[in-house]
Amino acid sequence: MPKRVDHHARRTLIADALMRVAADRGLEAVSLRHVAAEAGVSTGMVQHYFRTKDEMMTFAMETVGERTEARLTAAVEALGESPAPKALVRTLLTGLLPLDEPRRAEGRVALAFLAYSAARPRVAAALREDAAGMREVLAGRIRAAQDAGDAPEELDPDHAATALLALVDGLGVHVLGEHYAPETALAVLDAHLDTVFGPSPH
Amino acid sequence: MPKRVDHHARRTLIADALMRVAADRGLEAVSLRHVAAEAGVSTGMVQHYFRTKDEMMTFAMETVGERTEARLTAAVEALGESPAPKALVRTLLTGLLPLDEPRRAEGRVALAFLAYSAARPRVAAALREDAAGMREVLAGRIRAAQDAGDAPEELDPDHAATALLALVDGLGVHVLGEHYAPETALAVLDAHLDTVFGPSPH
DNA sequence: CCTTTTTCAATACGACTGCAATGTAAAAGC
DNA sequence: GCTTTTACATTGCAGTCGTATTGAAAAAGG
Repeated sequence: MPKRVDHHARRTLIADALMRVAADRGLEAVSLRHVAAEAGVSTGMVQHYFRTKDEMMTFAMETVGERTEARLTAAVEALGESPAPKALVRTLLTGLLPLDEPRRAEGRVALAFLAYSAARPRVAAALREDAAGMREVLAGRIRAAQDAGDAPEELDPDHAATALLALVDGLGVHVLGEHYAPETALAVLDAHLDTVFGPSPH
Repeated sequence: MPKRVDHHARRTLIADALMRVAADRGLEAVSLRHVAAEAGVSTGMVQHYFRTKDEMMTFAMETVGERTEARLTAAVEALGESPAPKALVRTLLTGLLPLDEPRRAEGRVALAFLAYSAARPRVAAALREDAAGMREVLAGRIRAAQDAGDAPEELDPDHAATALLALVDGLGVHVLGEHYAPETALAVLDAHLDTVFGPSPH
């Protein structure tokens, strides 16, 4: 058994357990022992694949990021080629919202990591890059819509992209806190999208 | 010395130390001993004023909430009586943004508490109420602006209020993560306010 | 004055933490 | 077949955690 093991698979197995613990008991309940127990393995094995707890946490966070990205690209590809800017933007943004239960869990983990990253510059840098990339894409689509005459010219694309991302992040946090239903968040987002791209033909 | 002590003063003294620890070492660094050391008192004294750690955390969170509220009402009163809806809304929202260093610290604490509350229903309920109150005020001002003909009639005041609060929360999180400068957040907020209340006469 | 109450300080306790060290079994390489 | 490497499991350690306990000093109430 020893030699032939898929390292990445083991690491994601552990990361998944970590996320389950974090999602329903909070990030401060994440310890080597709890994660190991949740994964059904020994703490020794966890130590074998992650030399430190911080390494484990970082990997888990990266996993969340990669999955989100994969989900987004899949949703975008499902739109077919050269979709309308508004449809693409809406797909990207709704993909960030915690609309169903598994995504709520992921959202809680992401929120915990967000707070965790406040005192960890290296972790924060990764989040910053992801967000910057997303803003660039959004701004690009807004520019495209402007060129096509589908968005008001006086709109600053960078500002509008920043607003969109901040809006969904804020909506996501509020939905996680159960301030209102996911449907409300969707409605609010759609209303805002209409102000950027013009009203939809229903 | 013993009998005559201002309990509330002692508790806020400790809560302030807690916030300092949380702001620059993260919430998981908040322990009775660390907080006591930061406050320059013994852990016994902390225990005297808070029977449990959770009680201490809850008090600190309430303190952040009360201070924010006090700051907001003071800023609103500085506007004089019957200010324009847009001015009032802008004052309220910019008051929630972490624009200077002390507010950044408070923001980091609030963010940590937000994640903390995800696994604590009671704490989450308090946040929910605060946010609901804020949304009501915002929606009310938007309605007033509509009645005065200063905001588009087709706007749903509740949705618009929800969007505004989500936007500032999102912007605040991004500013805390140093995704962009506070000035950018302000500019984005102002641009959005213009779409709700119409452009300002500079 | 003397008792009682409040305010704190010091310490001890058991549980838990991250991590290192050690041991063991099994497969790969020669 | 023998050595080496990989993959774990177990255990131990030093430290931190929240909290309970104990005790002392000091002021208020009688």
